[in-house]
Amino acid sequence: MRKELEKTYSPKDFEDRLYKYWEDGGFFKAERDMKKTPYTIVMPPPNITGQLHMGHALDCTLQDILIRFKRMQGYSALWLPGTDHAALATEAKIVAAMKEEGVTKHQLGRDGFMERAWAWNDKYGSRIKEQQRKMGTSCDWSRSRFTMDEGCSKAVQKVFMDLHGKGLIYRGERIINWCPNCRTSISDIETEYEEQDGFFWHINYPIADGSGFVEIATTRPETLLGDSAVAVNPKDERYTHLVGKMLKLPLTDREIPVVADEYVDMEFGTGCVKITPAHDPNDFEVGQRHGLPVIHMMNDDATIMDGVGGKYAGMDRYEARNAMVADLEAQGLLVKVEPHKHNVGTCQRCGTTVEPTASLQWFVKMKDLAKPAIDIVKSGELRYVPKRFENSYLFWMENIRDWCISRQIWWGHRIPAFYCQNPDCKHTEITLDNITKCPKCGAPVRQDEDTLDTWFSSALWPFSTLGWPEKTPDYEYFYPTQTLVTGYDIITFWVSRMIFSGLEHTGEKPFKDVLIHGLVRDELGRKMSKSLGNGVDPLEIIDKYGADALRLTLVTGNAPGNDMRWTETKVTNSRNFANKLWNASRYILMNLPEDFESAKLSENMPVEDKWVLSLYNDLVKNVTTNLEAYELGIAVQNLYDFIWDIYCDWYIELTKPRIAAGGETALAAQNVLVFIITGILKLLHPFMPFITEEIWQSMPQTESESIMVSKWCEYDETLNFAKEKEEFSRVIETIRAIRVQRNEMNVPPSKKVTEIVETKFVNIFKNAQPFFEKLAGAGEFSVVEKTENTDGMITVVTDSARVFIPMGELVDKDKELARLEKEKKAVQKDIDFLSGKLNNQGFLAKAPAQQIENERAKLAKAEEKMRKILESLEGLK
RNA sequence: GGAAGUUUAGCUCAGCUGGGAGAGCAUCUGCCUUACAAGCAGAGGGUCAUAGGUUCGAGCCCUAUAACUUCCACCA
Repeated sequence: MRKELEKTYSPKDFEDRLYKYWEDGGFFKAERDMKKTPYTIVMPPPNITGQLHMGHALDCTLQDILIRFKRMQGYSALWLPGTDHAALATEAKIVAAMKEEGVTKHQLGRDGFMERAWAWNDKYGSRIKEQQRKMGTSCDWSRSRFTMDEGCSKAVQKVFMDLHGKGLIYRGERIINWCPNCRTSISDIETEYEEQDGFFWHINYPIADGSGFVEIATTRPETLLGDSAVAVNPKDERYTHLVGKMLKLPLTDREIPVVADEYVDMEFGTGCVKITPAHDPNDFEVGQRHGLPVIHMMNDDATIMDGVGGKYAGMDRYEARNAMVADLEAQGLLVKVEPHKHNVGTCQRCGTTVEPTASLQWFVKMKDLAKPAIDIVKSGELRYVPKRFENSYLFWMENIRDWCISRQIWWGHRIPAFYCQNPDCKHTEITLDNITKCPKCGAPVRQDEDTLDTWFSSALWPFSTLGWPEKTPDYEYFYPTQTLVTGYDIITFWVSRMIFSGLEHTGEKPFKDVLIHGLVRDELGRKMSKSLGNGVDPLEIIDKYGADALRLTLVTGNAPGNDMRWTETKVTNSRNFANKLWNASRYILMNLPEDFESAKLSENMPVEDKWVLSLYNDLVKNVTTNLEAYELGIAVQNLYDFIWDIYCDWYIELTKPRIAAGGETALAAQNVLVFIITGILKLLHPFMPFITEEIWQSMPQTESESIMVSKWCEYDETLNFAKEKEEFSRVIETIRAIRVQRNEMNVPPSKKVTEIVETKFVNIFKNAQPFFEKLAGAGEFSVVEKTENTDGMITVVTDSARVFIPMGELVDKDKELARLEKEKKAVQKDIDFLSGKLNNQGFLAKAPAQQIENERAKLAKAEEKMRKILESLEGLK
């Protein structure tokens, strides 16, 4: 006894149940099957601070579609999930939570803090996985990884050692972006620039010999305390005489030199630039070129230092700015203040204005690593979908700067560097052992307090998760992976770093294709964000409409790399589609004989069966090729159109008379109905896994218990009935034309009318009588080759037939004439257009033969239709 | 400053290598036709941003312009 489908589509009733069935049944688990080809996707690991948001939902949906598709195609499909420790983001959240309790990091100490952080991970690390389950994600949970688990940590350490051994990791004093609030360095790409209204302060620096002043312009007067020179352009004749002279640095008792450097833009400001190597990246470089001292003048919380700070020591940077400007003004050294818009770097995490600071940090030397990562994309061996994202990737890679990887936080992978405390030795040992004594002199050592940038570990994700650096069976079988799916917002952060890391450490590209998707925006096109409060919670949507409807919404009408706007009507539409499929299936099952085992196509099918099978066969081909080309939006559109328009609105309706008749003819139709719905369910399964599984399990089929492991449909040449496809479209076209007329004349669908079809395709139309009765409201119905008396009838013209409908008094001869004249005009336009084209010598000479053939066929049809219209006009007159 | 994207029906967006413009929603008309009113049958609605060009043929390719968006760089 088959399970009956419930009357209304109610996803809540089965989604959770089916997920549990899949998970318990081990359907997500990937096997290393040597007879199969592996297909691997590593999931971008969500942060352990995370809640599932629409971005995740989209990401998840796309990956799940691909993995389910490939699994059904017979690949050994592994989708490997996991979570990211998200160093700074997580630490900031934990610190904020601690603040509520009145506890600080430093009160807890490193070990105490780490204990809390791990507890946090236990608590929140699994939350997002539960949410992903609601989406229907078919990933292999048994292989789930965490960026700070033992294996990933081992990979991180190994990479650090290797890169250091090759001289690609170094420690040095460089300008980095310092967040005075998070009190850590952040990388260039973690710094966001925003335009702010500021000022340009023009300040006179007195020349030491008393011969005058040099006027400099600055947006940051407080850094004056760290100045070690003033620079001018060597070509700037206004200042040539000053180069080499000493200036009195205001507010201090120091003297600084005037240097000449190309960096200075003569056109900008006064042409004189104060040089503060410790607090500006360009100044730092100028300072290096001229051997200028790096004078630190700010603490790590952006207050002014003791010592160099003089009377300003202890003040916040902005407080100091005001005080210093006031003092300069009092001394008559402030020339003028101009309003000035400029870009200010802010911390991506907390929004605080960053302080560029010269600081001792660890860096990865990027140039050599970038080279192969550039080549592999340029050569096309690794490709982005869509291709345009290769541009920004390559631009970034080609202009890459060294990567600051040390962070002054605790939650992360600690840097394995040990510094000898003996001032005479000062040896730095890089080792994975927990040493306490200097291997050189035996003095005590101190481990670096810093941890690594969170992206350092995510860069290794495609291979560290598979067991690297060990040559594990999983690594051997599943690596390199095939497709990486992610948003364009983290191409530089993550994708690019995985590419050069994969090439460097495994000698292989980590993946073949990068499928880039856009952002899900709100109804007004704004980014969804916490601060705006415009985010839509995927879980609420699932609760209301089901995961399938959410998934369908996220792929419908979406092209790779493009953003989409979220509107709830799109979800209701998806839900309506699910309902349509549900009811169609229910209807088919409802009428099926109890002993129906599985669909078998017979030899002698009527034309409408061959017609629908041909279209279905085309669908199989289109969906498959579009999925393979990552055109998921088009693939799902193909399915939507076929299921709704062809299968439900036409084919099911066409078979109703046969089903009602019962017997052999009914059974034949039912075989086709089941055959196609079975295929549809498979094709749709990657997109809408739950509903398709639920229906599948009620279907009479013997293939597999779960649709997840059923075999993907293949294009079948024997189902391609070109002749029947063409013939039956004549019937459909004619039914449509009758409907239009009936509609225009306000004839209700229930009203039966007499229809006389005049056509040379007598047999086709005779066989179609039940369809005209059912779908075109035919009462009496006849098919003839030639009609004589057509008085009191309206005429419906197609290129296949003229249909006469006696309407008695309803027929207004003049109106009928006018209508036919109008149609004649329209058809004439077609004929003119087509024959114009076919008389064009250029077209005949250069267009492909197939194209010319198409146009000829169209013209023949139009001319046929014209003949019929003219005949009718003649008759009316 | 550099780069990319977008501009198609009232709204949201598709349109694959160039061959007479599509969907959903909204609007209008008529229908409770025994799977589905979360439905059925129809209709109206577009100089495909603008101007040139290539081509037998351009929404699609090239050039320029405009508006919006995004990424990268960070001249004090």
